[in-house]
Amino acid sequence: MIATALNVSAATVSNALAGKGRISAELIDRIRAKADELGYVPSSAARALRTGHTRVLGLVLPDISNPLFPQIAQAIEYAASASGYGVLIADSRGSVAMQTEAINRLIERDVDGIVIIPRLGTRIVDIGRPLAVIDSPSTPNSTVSADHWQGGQLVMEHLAALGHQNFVLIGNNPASNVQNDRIGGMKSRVPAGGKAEILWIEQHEQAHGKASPLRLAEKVERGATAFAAVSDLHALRALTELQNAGIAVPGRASVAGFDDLAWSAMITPALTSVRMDVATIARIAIDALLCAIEADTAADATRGVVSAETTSVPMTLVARQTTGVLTAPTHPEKTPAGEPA
Amino acid sequence: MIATALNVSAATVSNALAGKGRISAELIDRIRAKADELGYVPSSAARALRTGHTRVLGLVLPDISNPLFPQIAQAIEYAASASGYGVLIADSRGSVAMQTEAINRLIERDVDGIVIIPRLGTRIVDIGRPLAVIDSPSTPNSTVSADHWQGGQLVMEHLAALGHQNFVLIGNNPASNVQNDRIGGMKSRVPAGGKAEILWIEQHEQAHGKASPLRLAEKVERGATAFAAVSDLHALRALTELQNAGIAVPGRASVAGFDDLAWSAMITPALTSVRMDVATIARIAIDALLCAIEADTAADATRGVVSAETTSVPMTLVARQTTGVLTAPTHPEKTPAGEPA
DNA sequence: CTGAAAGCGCTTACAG
DNA sequence: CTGAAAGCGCTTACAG
Repeated sequence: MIATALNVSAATVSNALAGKGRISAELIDRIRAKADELGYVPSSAARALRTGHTRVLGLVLPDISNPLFPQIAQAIEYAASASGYGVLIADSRGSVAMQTEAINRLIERDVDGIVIIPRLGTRIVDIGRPLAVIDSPSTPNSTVSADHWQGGQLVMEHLAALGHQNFVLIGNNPASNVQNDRIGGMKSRVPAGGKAEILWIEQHEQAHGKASPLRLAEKVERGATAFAAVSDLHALRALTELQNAGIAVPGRASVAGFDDLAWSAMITPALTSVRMDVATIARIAIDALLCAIEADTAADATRGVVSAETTSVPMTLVARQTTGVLTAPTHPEKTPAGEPA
Repeated sequence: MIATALNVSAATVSNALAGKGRISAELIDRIRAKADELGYVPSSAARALRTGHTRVLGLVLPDISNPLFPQIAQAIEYAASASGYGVLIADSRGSVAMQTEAINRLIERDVDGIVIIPRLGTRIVDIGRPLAVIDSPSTPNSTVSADHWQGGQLVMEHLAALGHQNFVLIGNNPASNVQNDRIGGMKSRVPAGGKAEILWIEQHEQAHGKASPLRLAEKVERGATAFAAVSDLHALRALTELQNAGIAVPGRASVAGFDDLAWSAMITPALTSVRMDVATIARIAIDALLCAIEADTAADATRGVVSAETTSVPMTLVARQTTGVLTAPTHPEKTPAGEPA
């Protein structure tokens, strides 16, 4: 320890810097001064070895194809660093096997806990340390998530209020709990007398070939006026396909999505979307983790998944296409601040 | 050390597991067996304390608004973990001040080196450990980057081959080296007799208000037939605005971008784009870092930024709008594999 | 071929 | 109020 040599004391420095033990104010000041004069940075390795805690968390993410990744990763990193924790990332790109491997890499690095957004259909096993799962409330062992079902209700209520009756709900993969919740919520709010057809893109592409058109123009001809996708990504695909077919949006059809991605407000027309409160979700996940980590320290009891019941965080509608097809909108919609590039 | 108690030896285990020292093959086998029977994971903290290396790298990224973030972060993480290193992320969201703070957080965590994608106009100072900068070849101290200039030439050559003569080049911020390189490359290949106008979105919005239309239809009326943006993000904005104005793409105008984002191939019409080879860039950055880290270990000489000259990695054109406006295409374009959701 | 010893830089009781 | 001592779990020379 550098400060030792330069002053009088030994590991009083540790106490001084940590505010532990009773040290005279004057000495503390002198030590502090010396410390940042020398640019002293305590060795985290030594500290970790001694205390048994690295103050590093792991973040395991499914493949990047989900463009929500940056939002949530940023939120997690922010929440963690606000609590003095670092975040080690581990992309489980590819397979479920890679997810397991990613987790092992984190364990080898002695993370104090792990936040995981699991791959589809993965059941996370006991990991020997605290774990917070972010997925959907329908996923067993999920710790926290957006209330995707309620989010689905929000879009559908909004579209119904604009006078729509004939919906196409667009999803990618029926095996996804998140997507099913969103679509379930939408269906639960289809207005009386209205109809909603579900289009699963993956199935469509298996039948018609990769990246083939979704044939949405045909749906419009058969009466559909509103397209609600489980992601802005699919909403964008729908929007451009409609536009390209000469169908005016929102003139002849409305398009809505989920997640309020970076470009959703920038395109023409801007997409109506539903967004999750990533900051709150991250905060809850991190808090749950830290709480379990402390419990681990105190008694060695509380291991494994953080909490049995999922906390659901409400989602928010961002209404950007407020012109109805059949009916003029009668109530003012909430409009959020714009999103620059 | 657990294995000790269960066998006969002491810290021979260390040597056995590491393959150092000369241990009998038989003993090594027995130790290995015991080790994974007990699920033994060596303490990285203790090892770091002893060896002086954490085998963790830091990754500092500018604000998420750049949708290239996931691609590059994934590539870095992949390259690092392939070399046995972990990656601690630090989002420098917000200001330059936060970037400095992010770097400090990483230093406190004892990373062996840092990969940074610096914020606009930031000059990175000496950090006391190896540093790799990913930016543009025009940025001083940049270690590795895509050859944005050449990428610009690729799009322009492609558009010119389709018969275009009248271009609108769309950028966001003229202070960005990356954007300037891309636009510079484009301008350098405008065909003889052709003309190119530059539209800087940030300036446009300062003049006309946030998220205001880019008035591209007017440009088409005045003869523009090709819109080339420095990012697929802006290309998307242009595309939707044109389509919304009833201008057929690619019938009456072509739209091209950069970075080949996840959705670029999925929209209608798909965007022609130029992509960087993120895997190679990440590999070069990581290799440079590891090399400097080893040098650090051997002699304490080579500190600071990894290499004086920037390595430029060529970009690749992904041609998806191959129909010319004035001329039918005469040469076959390269078409890449499609990009599923 | 294998073991005993020292030490990486901290923190945490425990004496003074 | 401050210091001396032990120990976290490894690895690395160095003896046997």
